[in-house]
Amino acid sequence: MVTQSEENYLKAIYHLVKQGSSVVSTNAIAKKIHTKASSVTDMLKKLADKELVDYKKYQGVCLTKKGKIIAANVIRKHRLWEVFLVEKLKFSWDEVHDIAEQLEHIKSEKLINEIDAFLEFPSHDPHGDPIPDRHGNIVKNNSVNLLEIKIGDEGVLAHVKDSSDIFLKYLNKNNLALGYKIKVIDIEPFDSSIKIEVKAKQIVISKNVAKNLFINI
Amino acid sequence: MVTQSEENYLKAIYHLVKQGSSVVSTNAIAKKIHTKASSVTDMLKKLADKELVDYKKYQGVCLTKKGKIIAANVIRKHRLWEVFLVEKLKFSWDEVHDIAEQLEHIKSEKLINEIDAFLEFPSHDPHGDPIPDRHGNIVKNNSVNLLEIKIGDEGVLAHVKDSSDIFLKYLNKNNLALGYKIKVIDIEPFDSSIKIEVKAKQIVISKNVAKNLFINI
DNA sequence: ATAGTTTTTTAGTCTTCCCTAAAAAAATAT
DNA sequence: ATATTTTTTTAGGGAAGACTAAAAAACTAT
Ligand SMILES: [Mn+2]
Ligand SMILES: [Mn+2]
Ligand SMILES: [Mn+2]
Ligand SMILES: [Mn+2]
Repeated sequence: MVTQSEENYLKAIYHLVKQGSSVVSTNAIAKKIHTKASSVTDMLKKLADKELVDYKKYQGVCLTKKGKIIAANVIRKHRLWEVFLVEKLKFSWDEVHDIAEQLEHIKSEKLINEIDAFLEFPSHDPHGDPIPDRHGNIVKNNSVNLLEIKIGDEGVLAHVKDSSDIFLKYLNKNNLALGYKIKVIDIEPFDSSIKIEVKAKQIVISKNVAKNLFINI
Repeated sequence: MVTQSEENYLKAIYHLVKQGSSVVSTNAIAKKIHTKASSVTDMLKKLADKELVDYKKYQGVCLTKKGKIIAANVIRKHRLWEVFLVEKLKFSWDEVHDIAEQLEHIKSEKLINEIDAFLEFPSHDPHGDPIPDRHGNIVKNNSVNLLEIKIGDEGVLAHVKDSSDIFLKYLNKNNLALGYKIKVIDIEPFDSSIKIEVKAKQIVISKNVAKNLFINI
């Protein structure tokens, strides 16, 4: 049996590996799940005993095949529940993350597969993140970050990296939603802020915002 | 904050009070949630500190107003999730209890109220148990037990007391489902077994089965 | 009323998951 | 290369929630 806490650690490691190096540091995990490095070390030993992570003292950690499957399954549940909340219960995309953090730990294969079918097998969650299939396979997003494109380029907003309600509320306020066409009008060299056009209106977004937006060209 | 374990104790006390005396014994709780009496005593002290139960040593325990509201809310969630699983995800009534045991602990007022609306405010769960409203109010079932009626009486199966999958599978096998009309054909004085007619077929059910079936006359 | 039985509580432990403080190892700077 | 800083691990401990065994209280039966 994998506990809720273990699932959270596996998920954190999965996400950290995905967006960085092949091995994850104790401190990075501690920061990610708001705990202390010593707690992380404790847990890594336990996960290593269960052969869910490869861990050698001072060397960082990564998931085993078994650990990766469990993590992907938790992420699958998280994202499917988010779709359910938005599509069926009329939640807004900035309200779903915390509830999904709870629902992702419900244990029932049948339940999550029925939810999947009920939602007609969605490919992405409300934030544009791909949903792993029941074997843990996940499609790669080939959307590009707004910081990496040049003036005149345009595309459709496909993915937001930060799913915090504060960031999503900012997007709501500025009329930015998945599926909207975005055109880069100007890039300010001084602070990398970007002027974009969305729905016939022009707005300026900071580098910090742009870094979290991804479009399909 | 009320923990998952505390919620389970409150729910157990709620159910035991409902079907018996005004005060519940340590042993009864222990049996109900498959734990030991000493664990129950520990927990009762904690719940008393939080003013969720009235507890005096050796005197049994009952819920305070606060405790009753929390318990009713957990039961509300349990039953609404059961309806969701059966009505929306095509689960059978014998598959939902264990999953609802997990889902009943998800914390989000909005979530459960949206589920309620999504299901169009059901009054009863798949086993005929009434669903408390958001304030903890619950309608009384006025269905009568099959053991309490006489030959020739008839009514509609409205409620099953035992929700275990083994009992529900027995009912499936014998073509007994909520809403079906039942007529008492004969009562055997020796063992209180009852011959009933359902859907134009006659079957004999034991006293043990009859004790768990309730009909609206 | 007293002895025996059952129920309940207490005392002491265990596991999980978290923490702080100190020690050890690794990385960085001079 | 050595000193300093940062990261990681170890040591020790706390709260929650379970357990066993023993003591205490409450019932039951004669
Ligand atoms: Mn999320
Ligand atoms: Mn998401
Ligand atoms: Mn149930
Ligand atoms: Mn039920």
